[in-house]
This record gives sequence, C-alpha cells and structure tokens, in this order.
Amino acid sequence: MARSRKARLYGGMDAEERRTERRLKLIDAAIEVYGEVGYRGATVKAICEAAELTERYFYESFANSEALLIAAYGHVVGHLHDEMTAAAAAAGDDAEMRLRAALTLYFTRLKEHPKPARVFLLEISGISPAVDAVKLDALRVFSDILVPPALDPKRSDKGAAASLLSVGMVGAVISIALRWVSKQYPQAVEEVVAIAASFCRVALTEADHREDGHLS
Amino acid sequence: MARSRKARLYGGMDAEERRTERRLKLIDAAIEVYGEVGYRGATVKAICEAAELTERYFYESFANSEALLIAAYGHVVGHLHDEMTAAAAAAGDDAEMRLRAALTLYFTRLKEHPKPARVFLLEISGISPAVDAVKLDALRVFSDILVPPALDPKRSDKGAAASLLSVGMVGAVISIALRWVSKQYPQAVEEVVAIAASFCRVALTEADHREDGHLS
DNA sequence: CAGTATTGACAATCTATATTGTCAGATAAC
DNA sequence: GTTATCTGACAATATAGATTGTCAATACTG
Repeated sequence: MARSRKARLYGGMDAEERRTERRLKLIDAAIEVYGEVGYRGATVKAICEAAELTERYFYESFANSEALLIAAYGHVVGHLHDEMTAAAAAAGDDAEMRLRAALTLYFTRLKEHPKPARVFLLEISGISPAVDAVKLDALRVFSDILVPPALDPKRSDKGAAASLLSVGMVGAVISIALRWVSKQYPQAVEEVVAIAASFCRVALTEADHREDGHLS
Repeated sequence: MARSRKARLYGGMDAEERRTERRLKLIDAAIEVYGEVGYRGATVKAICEAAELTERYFYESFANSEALLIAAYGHVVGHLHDEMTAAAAAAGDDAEMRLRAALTLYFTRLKEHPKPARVFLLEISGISPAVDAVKLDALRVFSDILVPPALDPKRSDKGAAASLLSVGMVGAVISIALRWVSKQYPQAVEEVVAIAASFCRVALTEADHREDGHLS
C-alpha cells in the first residue's frame, strides 16, 4: 500500500530519488566542465556527456544553462560556507583568531579544489543580473563570517560606510585569491592568509574609528 | 603632385582620416551601448546604428566584437590613466596626498560618467583570456599610480608578496567603486575616497613591515 | 512472460547573431 | 558632364548552440 503510491523503482530508487541523483550528477559535471573550459565555453551537450546523461535530463532539472550555473555556484558556496563557519566557531571567541581560521580554511580549500574554486571566483561574474544577485548575496554572507556584524548589535544593520568597508574587504580577499590561484599558488597558505587578513583588519578597525566619530 | 599621392577627399578628409573618424565613432558608440545593455547584450548592428554607420565599417576597423571591446576599454583607461597621473603629480611628493588626489579623481570621474565607468568596471570581466590580459595590465598600471613601486629601487620589481598586496588593494578599490556606482552614489566622493584610501594604506605599510623582516 | 514505465541516442527545429556580399545612388575629380 | 570612387541599405550566408521531439532498447512490475 505504502509502495503503491510510489513510482516504479529503477536501480532501487523511486522516481524522485533518481531525479535528484541526476540533478546532482549534472551539478558535479558542471563544476568539472566549467573548471576546464569556463561557463561560456561549456555547452549543454558537453555537460550532459560529462554527467553521462542526455539533454533530456538537463531540462528535467534545469530551465536553462544559467539555472545550472546558479545551482552549481550554490553547491560550492554552501560547502565552503559551512566549513568556514565551523572553522571560525572552533577557533574560539577572539576576532583575530576566528578571522585567521576562516581565511586559512578558505585558501586551503582553494588550493585543494581548483575547479570549484574557478566556479566560485570566476565563472559567476557578469553573466546576467540574476546571477550577479546570487553572487552579491553570497559575498555578503562570507563577509559576515570574516567580520561578524552582530558583535555589536547597534551595528548589525551596517551603516552605508561600513557596508563599503565589507565590500572592499571581500574584494581584496577575492582578488588575492584569484591571483594566487592563477599563478598556481606561489606562496604558502599561511603567507596568503596573512596578507588577506591585513585587509580584513581594515574593515574591523576603521569601523570602530568611524563609530567614535573620527572621520579619518 | 603632393595631392596626387593622396586618396580622393570626401567631406574634406582623405581616406585615412575618414577611417580613423569612423573608428572613433564606433568606439564612442560602443561605450554608449555597453553602458546601456552591457557588452553581452550589445549586437554589432546596434553599435553600428548608434554610430550611424553600417556593418561594413565595423569590419573595416575591427576584426570582431571583442576587438572593439578592447579598443573601447583602452580608450576609457587611457583617459583615466592620464588624468590620475596628472592629479597625483599635481598633489606634490607626499605619498598620502598623491594617493588621495588620484582616488578623488577616480571616484569623481566615475560619478560624472557612468557609462564609461561601466565599461571600465564591469564589461571587461570574463569575456576571454585576451580581454582578461588587457585588464590585468591596466590594473597593474593603476596600482602603480596609487602606490608607486619605484619609490624604493630595491622594491621596483615587486616581490611576490608585495604583488599580492597591490592586487588586494586594487580589488578593494574596484569593489568599492562597483558597489558605490550600482547603489547610485549614496556617499559623498570624499567619504568613499577615505574608505578606499584606508585599504590602499595597507599596501603601503605592510610592504614596509615585510621588508624589515616582520612576518605579520 | 506480457505489458508498461523509463531510458538513451540522436534527429529536427528554432533562434540569434556574426560575417560577407550585392547594388543602386551619392560624391568628388577632372 | 562623365567617370571612378565611395557610401548606405540591406540581402544572403554561415555558424553555433539551445531546445524539443521521436523511437527503439531496456528495466521493472505483477
């Protein structure tokens, strides 16, 4: 009875399980292919071949190419976000320690997994307004991990100036990451982290100055 | 005799003058159109219409769409670069003053001319390896205006770490600019300059620390 | 095993744009 | 005014890839 409501099983999975499995295979394949030839060079056909599926299943799970890019981005970002949050939490309460822990995890993963890194850093830029919005949101979230706005409740809805500070910080970190990756990791992780951290510290300290009424 | 070597005149210009005039009109039109619909949304036809020319003349001056993008970028960057250099020079010898002068000019121009700004900040990213190379080169040049590497000859070929510092600095400034533009200039120019300058100072001071043997 | 749901391969269609080609009319040179 | 050059409009072609559709083969169900 309980079964009769379900769809016919294939390979031990019901219809929905197979669908989500295919969806995942497509996302993994997309990350792979984007990493090789970039989003713009990636055809639907190529991704389907990499996923060992046919176009039909592409359109079963995604309305179009862009939807898959967004899903793949979300996939990569989700992992990274969870890991960074955990690393920061494990590092205790000191802001400087948490910052270092999060950055270290970030750059370590970047080095370990170049293809997802490319999706995360490069492929996501300038595709369409929808994609940009997704990216913007992700960056805000990462910025909050590095310099938590909730430390001081008064500041939790960041003022306009503080928001430019986070934006600058994230921009610096991402640019550093991009260069580091594209030059094939010439510096040790610790060294890159130290450099990135110095930019993050700007966002921390300047925000305090400004709050005290200093206008530089 | 002198004339007989020249091509027939039209509108008082010889063949080559007309060609360069058309080329310029195409570049101006491109900046205009990119500013409206973005590089990806810009068709050859639309640019030709904006320039009041036909496709024929497009291919007379440019091998393809991308070549025009690169030319338009160079055009915008060339102006900006000259102006920033001049502003820095006019500000005297103090590094802090020069920095402020250059940044002030940069953000002022950004606000005055949103369309070239879009070409400069957005459209140039992630089109192709060739375009990225052009951008990379431009950024290096701008970075050198903000924090001249030649101050200390020993440092003139920047070490790998110092190079990441400039990259981070430029990344921060550009991200700030992007956000500021896309939010339609919510802060005064001076305020944005102050924030951007604080990131630039990182590149200045950290470089010195590192040279003295400090490793953060 | 018979019947049906599901799959995989691939053809057909559709759309959009770049790029090249044609030609009649306009403009300058003499 | 005649001729050679240049111009503008537009048609023709080429390409590339997304999206949809067909159908036989396969895997499950009872």
